Amino acid sequence: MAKRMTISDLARHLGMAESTISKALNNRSDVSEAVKALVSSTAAELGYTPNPAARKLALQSSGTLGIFLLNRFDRPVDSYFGYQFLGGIMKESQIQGLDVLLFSECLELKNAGYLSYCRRKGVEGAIFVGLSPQDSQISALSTGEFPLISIDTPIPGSHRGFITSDNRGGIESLVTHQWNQGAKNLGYLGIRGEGYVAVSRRESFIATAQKLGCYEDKFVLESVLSLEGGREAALMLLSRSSKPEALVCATDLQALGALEAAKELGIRVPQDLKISGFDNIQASAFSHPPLTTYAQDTLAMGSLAVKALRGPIPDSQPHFVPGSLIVRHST
Amino acid sequence: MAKRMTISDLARHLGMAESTISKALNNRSDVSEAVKALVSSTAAELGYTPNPAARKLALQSSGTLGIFLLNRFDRPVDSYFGYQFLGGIMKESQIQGLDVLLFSECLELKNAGYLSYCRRKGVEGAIFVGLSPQDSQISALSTGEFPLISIDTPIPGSHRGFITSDNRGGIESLVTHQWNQGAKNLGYLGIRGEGYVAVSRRESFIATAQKLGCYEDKFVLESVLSLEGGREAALMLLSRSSKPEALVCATDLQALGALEAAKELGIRVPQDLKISGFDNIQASAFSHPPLTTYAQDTLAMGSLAVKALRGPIPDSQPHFVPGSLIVRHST
DNA sequence: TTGACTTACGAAATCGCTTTCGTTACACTT
DNA sequence: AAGTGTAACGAAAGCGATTTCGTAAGTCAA
Repeated sequence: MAKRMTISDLARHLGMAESTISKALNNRSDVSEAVKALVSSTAAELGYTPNPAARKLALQSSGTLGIFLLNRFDRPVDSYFGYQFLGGIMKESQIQGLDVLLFSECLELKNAGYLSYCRRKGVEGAIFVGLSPQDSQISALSTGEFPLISIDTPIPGSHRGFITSDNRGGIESLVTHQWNQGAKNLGYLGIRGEGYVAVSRRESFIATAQKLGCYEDKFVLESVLSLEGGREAALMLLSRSSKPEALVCATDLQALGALEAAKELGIRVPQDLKISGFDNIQASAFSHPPLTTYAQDTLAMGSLAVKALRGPIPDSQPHFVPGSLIVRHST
Repeated sequence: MAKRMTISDLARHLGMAESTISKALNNRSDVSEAVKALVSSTAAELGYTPNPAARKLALQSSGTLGIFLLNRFDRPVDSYFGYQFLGGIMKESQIQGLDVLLFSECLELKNAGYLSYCRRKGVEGAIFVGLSPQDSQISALSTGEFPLISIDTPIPGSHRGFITSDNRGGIESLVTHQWNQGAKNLGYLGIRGEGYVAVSRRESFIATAQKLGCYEDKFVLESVLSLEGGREAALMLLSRSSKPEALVCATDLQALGALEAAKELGIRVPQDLKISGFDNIQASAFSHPPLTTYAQDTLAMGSLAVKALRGPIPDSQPHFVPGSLIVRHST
């Protein structure tokens, strides 16, 4: 590799001091405009680029943020959301002039812990994507040493460190939509467990259905978050003598499973049963019939994560990022 | 922010010289085992972590590679593949002890150009994901200043800088599979244009079909890479009086479109027409019927990209990453 | 013409780490 | 006991930027 040009080379070439070059390139006020122009043009000409390591050392700041990609790379849904978040994160990072360093699970991370890892990598903040609520280190995260933001998984003890979709609003709009379509008794197929998303969507369904006066306890059930889980749960529910006219599902994947179940049981969608999902994954547009769902604004979530890292989120920007109702033929 | 502990603090604390600390932590031979143990234990205790910028500056090497994410974040298929590649890249980077810096399109990148951007960011190599064959800078990429690898888009003039799926082998296995299923005349729905993937899949179809003696020129057509494009092209093909018994599609998205077209025309799949895709996107598993396809080994492609960056690819590891045939009900 | 200001540049210290090289202390040989 | 070798540590010189501070030249008023 041809040795890289340094500021000292450029200084010698121009017959100036290094400090002048530096100040010229950084647009300091105590350098004449003539020199600034000369320096920047010859720098471009000679292909000089400041050494980022030296710069960071001198500036005592890395201008870098770390993204922990903790979800599974082999799950399509995780992949889809992960990449979307990255899109938003990149966009906002560009605006703020930040570099983005990517982390994923590894031995070193297990040993050192998230915080120590951040220190070693020299980032000034970190965003967690796919953090597990069961993570053994999750409680050690809120020391305040770094600004930390987690998407979709709350960090205990950290108030501003959490960004998620407007799960409650989403479910509410779906329930209301189904109700407006004429469904008088609604079923709910939720996510098993007490995860944040599982709980907030479930609670919102119950609250909204009760408000509309169409809540029936026996039509609420849960399954693991997968197509097969949704299918099995829906089979159970729809095999009974008394069934709901509409089924609100906590995720598209489960709704897709419910769609299969309905097909197996000869139940027509949407005539006999209306089904809605949540997430707007790609497959939900291609199912038969295509799924009514609630699209998360994943790009906005990513952007907001970066903004939140750089200072308190303005009141006008909620932690709960609103999405949008997408009505298709399943309702 | 509490001031960070430096090696000099640690040296003072232990009453040793900085150089001794450094050598102990880096496991140099001219430090006694006793000192090494003492140093590393107190470092851990006090939470000392070497400053990465200073380290990189002194070592004259960043140990970082850059990933250019150039595809569109709002396209589900791109998202899916992009994230899969990242998974492979991260895995191999961990093994090699490399940091991963993420880049995406921005003004600075447009102005400076890829190479200059790399220099400014201090990476030792870069991987391109989603590079466009029409990219205005693509011809300026093979200067050899950095090792560069591109996934799925060849870089002109760079021999080792290209990694892609085994498109030819994949199409061959799909054609052979369809043939073995009893289809005597095969149609091909290809990608419009002269992109690398478009050409290699098309050529492979023609070669394989000719070898099997089931090639018919009139059954080969092309469309833009989208569901709608596939649907329209398939509608045209399948409305003719003489139609093929099987349709090999260049991508899952187009195959999904063909599936719609068949449904609209009352053509039963797979009884009247067998359809296969390529890529194994998530939606292909949920269509009716589920799509026979060829799964790209995206994780392996990502890993290979990193390996290739670090030295010549061993002969045993081809640039063409083999995938696997996935037989579902559409054939 | 002199003193006070302002402008524009350079010398040198600094950031935190690595590495070379020198030095000391001790063991071992003859 | 003198000479040779080796092991273990420290002093100091980089790495390539930034920044503070000093200084020379030029401007202006009295």
